Amino acid sequence: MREGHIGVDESGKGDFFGPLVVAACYVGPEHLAELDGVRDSKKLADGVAKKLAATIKRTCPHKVLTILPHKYNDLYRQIGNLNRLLAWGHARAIEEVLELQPCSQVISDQFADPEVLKRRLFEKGKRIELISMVRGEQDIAVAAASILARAEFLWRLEALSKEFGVDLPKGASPAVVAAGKRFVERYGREALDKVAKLHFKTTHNVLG
DNA sequence: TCTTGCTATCGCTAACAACG
DNA sequence: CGTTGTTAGCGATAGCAAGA
Repeated sequence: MREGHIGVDESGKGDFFGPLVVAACYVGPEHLAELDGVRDSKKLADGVAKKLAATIKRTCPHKVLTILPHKYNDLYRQIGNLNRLLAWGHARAIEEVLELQPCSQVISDQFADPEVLKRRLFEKGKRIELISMVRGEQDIAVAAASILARAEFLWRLEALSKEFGVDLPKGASPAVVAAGKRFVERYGREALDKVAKLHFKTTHNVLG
C-alpha cells in the first residue's frame, strides 16, 4: 500500500432488532503496524471485534454513523429502498472521513447499485475513485470499517436490551420473533418502532 | 482430547428477468 | 400487471476437519 485509502462497511442490515450502523475508516501505510489482527468482522468473535474497534478508533481517522431504529424506520419510509438508504449512509460517512483525511480512493463491499453512491460522491465535487468489490472485507480498510460497524451495532443492541429489560437477539431467527412478542406484550406494538426495523417480514410474525 | 476454522444451510433483505 | 425464480449480500448455526 503506497497511499492510504478509505474503507466502508455496514452492520445490522440483516438484523431485525437494533440500529443500522455504517462506518468509514482511513488506513494508511503508517497505521498497518497497529492494526495487527484486523480482518473481516464476520470471522471474529464479538469480544475480539470490540477490542479491535477500540484500537482502530485510537489509530485511524474514522466515522461511525448509527441509525437507530426510530430514525431508520423514518428514513426507510422516505427513501423506500434499502440500497438508496445505504448509499446515503455510506456517502455521509465517507465525506466525514475525507474531511479528516483527504485521499483519492474508497473501497466498499459490493452492493446492488454502486452507481448511486458514485453519483452522490461526485456531486460533492470530490475526485474520488470508488472501488466496489465482492468480498471487499479482504481489504484492511474495509475490514477495519466492518469491525467498527459491528462493535457499534453490538453495543447499541446491548444498550437497547438493557433500556427495555428485554433480551434482543441478533439476526432474524425464531428467538427474535419470541423476543419481539415479549417486547410488544410489555410495551405495545407502537413501541416496536424504537427497537426494530419494521419493514422486515419478521414484524408480521411478531404482531401476527 | 480439545479448540479452532471452514463450509453448508437457513432466513432475511433487494434487484432483475421471465412468464402467465 | 402481479407472481415466481435467480442472483447476491448479510447474520446465525451446526457439523466436520485440521491443528495445538
